[in-house]
Amino acid sequence: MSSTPFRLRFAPSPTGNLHIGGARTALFNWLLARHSGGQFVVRIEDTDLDRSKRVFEDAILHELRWLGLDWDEGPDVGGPHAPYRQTERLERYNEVIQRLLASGQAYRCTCTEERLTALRADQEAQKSGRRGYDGRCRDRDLGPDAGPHVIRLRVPDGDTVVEDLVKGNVRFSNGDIEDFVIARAGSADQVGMPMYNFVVTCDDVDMGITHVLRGDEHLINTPKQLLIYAAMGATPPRFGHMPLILALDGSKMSKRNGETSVGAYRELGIHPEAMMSYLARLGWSCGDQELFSVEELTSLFTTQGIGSSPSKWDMEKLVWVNSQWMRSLPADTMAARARGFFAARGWAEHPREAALIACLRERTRTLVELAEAARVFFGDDYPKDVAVMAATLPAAREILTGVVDLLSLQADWSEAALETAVHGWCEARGVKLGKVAQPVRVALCGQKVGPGLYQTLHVLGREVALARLGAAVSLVP
RNA sequence: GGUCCCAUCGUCUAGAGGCCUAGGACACCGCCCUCUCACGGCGGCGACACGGGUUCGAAUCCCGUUGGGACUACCA
Repeated sequence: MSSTPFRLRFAPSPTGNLHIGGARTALFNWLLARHSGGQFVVRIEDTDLDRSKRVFEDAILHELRWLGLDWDEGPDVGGPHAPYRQTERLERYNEVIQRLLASGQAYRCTCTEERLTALRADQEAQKSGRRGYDGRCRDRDLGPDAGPHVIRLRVPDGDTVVEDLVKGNVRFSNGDIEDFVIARAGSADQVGMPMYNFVVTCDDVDMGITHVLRGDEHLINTPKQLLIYAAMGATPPRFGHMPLILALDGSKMSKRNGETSVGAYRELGIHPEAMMSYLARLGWSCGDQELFSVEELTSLFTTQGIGSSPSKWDMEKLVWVNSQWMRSLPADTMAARARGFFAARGWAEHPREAALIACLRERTRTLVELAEAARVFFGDDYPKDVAVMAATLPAAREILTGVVDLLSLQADWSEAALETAVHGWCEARGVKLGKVAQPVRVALCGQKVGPGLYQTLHVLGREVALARLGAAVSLVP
């Protein structure tokens, strides 16, 4: 445990579902907060009025909870720094902007979009490399009645150094940073909606955020934010920029090369514990350990373990990680989750559902695989062309009729009793179990793979098993 | 174009100058276990992008090249 509790946040913009990259960002921030015994805050960055939707906010929060994260402060739980939606914090932003305007650290700019576009085209044509606002309004000292205007930050000369927790010191020359816009043009004399770089630092100051872990794509934003901290006279938090997650082929993750939303993986039957463990290992490591419980993660997670090169999303590995949880989760947890996937397929509670899940969970890797493997145990939905399959197995008819005779006299349908009975029968005839199990399995389920023979018989139940066996016998030539 | 980041097996990664004839995991291929499947066990394949330095010694430090990537909005 670190000595001082940190305050971290996850600040999604509600413009879509929670995707993999966002989930990892949230996870790392949450882990560092919990590791330090500090707080984790969720804040909604909805200053893009056109794209922000409340349904996305709800969905994102839902997925975060599913993943196993919780927060001490947030839009739905409140907290000492409420509100936690940026559109509800406009007054505060305006206050700060007025202060920056008054001190001359920010200024009004009436340059039109047309002029800016022309400026950009011109810079492009000159191939000079230098791009950005030319500072035309910088010293015009425009007042509030200047007409439609944006607010720009007056970027001073000098260098800005980001002391990054994962990249080390990264130096930027302020000369490369234009006087960027911190607030859009508003109507009349009103200041418009403030912009990302500004609100984010304003909120981080107000909310006492001490550490910020975010994607590499923000490293370039950091000097701008540092400049805003300086203008506000505030102490910046520690930043850490983590490498991006790419698709397996090295391109940016998109629907083209796999699912990008957390929800999609939930629907694929991935356990939240597995998702968390896998996500943690993407860009972070702790020696050779591959699998981590939440407890292990919160106690082991430090920024030192964060790597510096981008990683690729590997579904195969995720599925393997998931298979480990398929085998280790508590029975009641597994039962509840499996039930959800069964219900989705319209299957009512199975009379021996616990036993069914127990024997399938260790031979499948996802809940979807488990559900599909369970299909033959629900109702009468199994391949009926047993004759064809059984016929491919030597001495099928003789064995099947023998087993039907044996089992129709069998009253105790427990696994152990079935084992004793079948085992004894095999021994008495000097037949190997292998010769018996396959034809019977095929007769029972219409397929050559599945749980052990006794498990299969037991889970199916005496009535169903005998019926299927009987039906199979009549089909075998 | 400019600014910035990155570079170890196909993939995730260990490695913070000698412990490295580079370790683990996924995937793949054998063998073993076994009533099938799966699990498990054992083994195999497989990488320090390239070129210069620094050093007695470099995967590790420095420079360059190449190759990826991010950003370059009145998006976040």
